[in-house]
Amino acid sequence: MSTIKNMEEFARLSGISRPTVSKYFNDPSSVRSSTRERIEQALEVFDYRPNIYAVNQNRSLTKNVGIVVPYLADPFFAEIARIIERRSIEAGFSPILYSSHGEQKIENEIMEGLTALKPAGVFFAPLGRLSDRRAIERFCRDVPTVLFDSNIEGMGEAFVGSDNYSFVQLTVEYLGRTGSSPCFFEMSKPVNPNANKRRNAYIAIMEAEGLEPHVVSVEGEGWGFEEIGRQGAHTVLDSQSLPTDTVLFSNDRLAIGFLAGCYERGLRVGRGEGCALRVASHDDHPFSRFTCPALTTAAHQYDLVADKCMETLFSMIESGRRFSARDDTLIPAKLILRASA
Amino acid sequence: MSTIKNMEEFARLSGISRPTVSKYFNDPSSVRSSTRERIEQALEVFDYRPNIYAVNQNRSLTKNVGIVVPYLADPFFAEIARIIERRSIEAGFSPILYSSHGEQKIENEIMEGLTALKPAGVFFAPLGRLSDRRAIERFCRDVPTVLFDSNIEGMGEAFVGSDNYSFVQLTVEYLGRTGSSPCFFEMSKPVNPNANKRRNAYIAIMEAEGLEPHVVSVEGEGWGFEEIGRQGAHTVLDSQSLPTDTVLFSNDRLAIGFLAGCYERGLRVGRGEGCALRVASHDDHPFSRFTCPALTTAAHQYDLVADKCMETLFSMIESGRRFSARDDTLIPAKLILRASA
DNA sequence: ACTGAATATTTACGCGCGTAAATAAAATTC
DNA sequence: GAATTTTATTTACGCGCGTAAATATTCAGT
Repeated sequence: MSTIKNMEEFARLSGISRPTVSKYFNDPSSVRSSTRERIEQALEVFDYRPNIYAVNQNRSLTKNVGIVVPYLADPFFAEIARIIERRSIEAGFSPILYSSHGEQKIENEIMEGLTALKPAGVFFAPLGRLSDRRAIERFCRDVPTVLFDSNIEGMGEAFVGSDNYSFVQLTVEYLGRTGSSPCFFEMSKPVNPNANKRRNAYIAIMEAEGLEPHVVSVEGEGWGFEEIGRQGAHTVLDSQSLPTDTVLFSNDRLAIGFLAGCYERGLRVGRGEGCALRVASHDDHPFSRFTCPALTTAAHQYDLVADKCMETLFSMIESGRRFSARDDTLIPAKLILRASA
Repeated sequence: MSTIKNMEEFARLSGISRPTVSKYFNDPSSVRSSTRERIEQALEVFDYRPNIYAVNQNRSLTKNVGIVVPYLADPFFAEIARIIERRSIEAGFSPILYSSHGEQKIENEIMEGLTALKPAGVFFAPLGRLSDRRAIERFCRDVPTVLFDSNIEGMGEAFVGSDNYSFVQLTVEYLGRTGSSPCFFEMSKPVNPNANKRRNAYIAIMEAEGLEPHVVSVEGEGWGFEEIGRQGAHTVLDSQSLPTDTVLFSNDRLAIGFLAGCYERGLRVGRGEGCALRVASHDDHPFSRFTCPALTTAAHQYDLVADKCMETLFSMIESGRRFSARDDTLIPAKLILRASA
């Protein structure tokens, strides 16, 4: 009944030597079936499990993976982290999740802790603009790392991200085909490099079509995107500075705020009768189907991103260590049509 | 330039004995100022940090705290976890965050890992109905634990949660004072014990006022509350089974979905002219101010909850171990008036 | 029952660090 | 400058476990 505290004690109680017990936990099939049964019987009586951290200290290859996201309170990251976490568990790994909370200092501390843990690999979505490049470089030297979401050139063994051009192409094409072409709404100081890529893609796509791009850039910094979008709505609608009746947002969270702003002003959004504006966006944020109206958006293929992350890291782990060349994968978007455009 | 891998090496390179270096990291003020300077100089050159997990293995009192929430993709938990995490860092602890993803198996694995880590303490929001009581009981015996959000009688050293009665009282009182009294909207199989407490509080408060309580219970299970709320809206509005024009929701996520459903039907919600329904709710979910209309709700005092959690655990850690009696704290709500009611 | 192969046990060391005791060196006191 | 106090070094052990080498035991096949 009393809790067993180490393998020594468990081995004694189950009448088997400690090294054999150790072998069992490493790979149950590596011991004779009769001893395996004896161990498993004892396991049910005493329910002992080896201490993960002591195990990792001595093993070269551990079964832990780290997951680092820049801001977990953002449901987008919560969602992608959730999927990667589940996939890791299914693959027999023990994931540990960290959030940088938008701060460089915390991101650095996470990397330190993770280095000490000696994980088999790390899925790392860096802060981006705010990241400490030197720290990340050192970290990636010590730990096999797959970057995701936000790329940092040349770091890590691979990058799995979104094909921002595809995201914007889908939405711009759709909006142009079904009405007037959109202006592009963004915040002036985006934290994430994807924002810049999307703006540039928008400009390139519009120009390729022979259309004039209009970028609407509102004030705002930090991670409170919705409020920035809401205030932006009032600003641009007060000043009537919106160049078109169709607005494409850099990301859903801005659009969610913008829609709230429009509702406050009694402005109808959508593609139906009596609608003053059409609104579309990017990310397929978990809440974008519950906005009013529901948001037309270019969706991340969460599953594909997560799968590719896992696949990349695992092929790295199994087939002798690091990659020779950095392996970049960009996953295209899927257009989700809803009521907002 | 090359990375130092252990304290031995660092001690040699900085010309100081390892035990002294160890003392320094335990408490920099415990060594003579001249040696402290020498260590700190060497630190800048070699930037070495002790391995956290090796440290924890040997120390009785560690500086790590665990945070466990049932479902991190729920922004409510993301938010409360974020605040507790930040507070812990400010207090000099290293928090590690875990999400059970709504599954008992994962919750149990988290507890195992946490036991091995020997944290100074754990802030634990259990799954509730789905928790493995025996596993939690054993965990709480091994690790100083403060339960939060969801109470499990008799477990852990303390519980910090919401005063559900206060939540419901605020909303029911407000709605009754400014219009008709509400019916109570909930899902039939709530995962969280707070839901039951809120329903019972609603019934008790209505009856105390001599009013007849109406509970509207919609089908639905799991963590997809918004969708349950949205479908619930269509169901009850189709069948015209809503007993009142004022609806109080068990929690904001249900209300968010319900509002989306109302919008889809062109039904205006709010307290103004031409509004068919008033809607209010509980939790002050991070998104509740961006719904259409913005949601009137009883807010958690996140800061107070986090502060109380920290305070409780720290007084436990400092003042010789465990509490004699279990210390329950219920934090009252704050009414947030917005456009929906 | 005998032989060779497969598996277990014993013994011993290492991981990166905390920590205690005995000893040596440095700083403080008068 | 000698005696006393403070701090550092040396040495050694422990944490919970992986792992290697030598030895002992068990198993399968004939």
